[in-house]
Amino acid sequence: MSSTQQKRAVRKSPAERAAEITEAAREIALEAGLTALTLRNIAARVGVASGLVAHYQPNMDALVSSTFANIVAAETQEVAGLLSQRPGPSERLSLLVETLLDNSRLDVTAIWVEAWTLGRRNETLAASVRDQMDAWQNVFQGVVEEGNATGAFNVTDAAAVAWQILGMVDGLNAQALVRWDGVNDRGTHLAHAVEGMVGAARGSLVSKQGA
Amino acid sequence: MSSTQQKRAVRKSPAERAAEITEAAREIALEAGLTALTLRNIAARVGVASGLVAHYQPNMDALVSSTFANIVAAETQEVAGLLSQRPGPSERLSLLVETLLDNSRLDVTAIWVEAWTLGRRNETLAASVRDQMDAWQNVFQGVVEEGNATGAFNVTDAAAVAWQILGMVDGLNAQALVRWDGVNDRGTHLAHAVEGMVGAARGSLVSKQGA
DNA sequence: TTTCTTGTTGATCACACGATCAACAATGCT
DNA sequence: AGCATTGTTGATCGTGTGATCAACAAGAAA
Repeated sequence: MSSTQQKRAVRKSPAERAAEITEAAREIALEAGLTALTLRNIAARVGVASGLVAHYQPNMDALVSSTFANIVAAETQEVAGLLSQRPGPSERLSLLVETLLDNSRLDVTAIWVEAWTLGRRNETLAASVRDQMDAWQNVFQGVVEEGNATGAFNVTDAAAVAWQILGMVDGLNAQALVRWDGVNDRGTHLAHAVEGMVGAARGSLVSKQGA
Repeated sequence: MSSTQQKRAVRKSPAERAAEITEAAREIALEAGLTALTLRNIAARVGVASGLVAHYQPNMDALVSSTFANIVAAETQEVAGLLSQRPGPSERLSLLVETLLDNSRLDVTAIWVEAWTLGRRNETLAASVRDQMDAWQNVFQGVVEEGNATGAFNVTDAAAVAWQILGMVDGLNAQALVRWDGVNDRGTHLAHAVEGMVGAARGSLVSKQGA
């Protein structure tokens, strides 16, 4: 009886409708995961028939992988943006580790973990996952190489170390997804670990402003 | 035409049939993931009607989580068994890191990653995941504490460090699931990272027998 | 106003899932 | 031999999925 039911959706331009669908998919994925991305689910949020969602997408696999890419790429760029405001490589690596472990992005972490699994049966998604991992690795590698140049770090294979740090951060975040308790000072411990990997002095990467 | 089709399954004792189902579930999960654990899928492998599988299980959520626990607990015990053959904490931690990164258990890693996601919608599984993570953490913590006692390591919070190492190993394994290339000397890098965390001398945990 | 373009609907298809249960049949017991 | 127990079947239900498409209607063009 309320005004919730709308007889027919207002007619919009394809670009506008496509944007609505993309946004709805993003929200649903962040709230309930990539698995919750169904035609009917998205259609309901946009306030539209399920057929229309299908009309704007080649198939669901594509929608899932593009939604994944949207969410994850935005995060990468956001964090990369924060990095550029820090003066040197030590400060940047420190911020990177600290920021990625602050538990404010657990929804994105959940998407990552889900994508790793879903990629087994969705080749489009798998390719997208590899692309986005490369993007993250690039960010780390840049910082490590910079530190090598300034002498703050001492690393033979910057690419490998960057992969390694990325893997560690991913693992710790995934862990936080399941277990939040029992782990104290994650940033400090990881900082020490990274110090060990890049050959920096012990304590040089530990954030000064505490946890 | 061929002898592939069997009109009716031979009658077996409940214990025996239940064991068959458990084993079939284990195989399917390792080959195609926990998502592939369906009544019909398992029934087909056992050579039995789908109803019979349901008959031996309260519901699918329980079957999925018990299958997860079976697979993962077996791995934990296997690796823990290997550990006990090593003389001291440094050798044990070294073996632990080395063993878990040798890519011979990627199927189990895939199950872990899948369980992290599935646990969001299967509370029974989520509880099982937490239990099994605790078991792993226990293994690590034991080694760290031992190293603390002998003076090989210098760690304030052994529990936290154990969680941290576990998270790193998980992350690196999950990464290997998606990307096997580009990362060289994972064991060496992680060894250095762990050295940084436990306060061991640089190189003290790097395996002598190379990668 | 009339016509045309096109965004939108919603019913429908085939498929897969978990769950249920009356009917069946193999086995052991009397 | 006949009987009782019980492991097993397979059809069936309700639900959810992606995909498809003829029919509809809103808005622009004539």
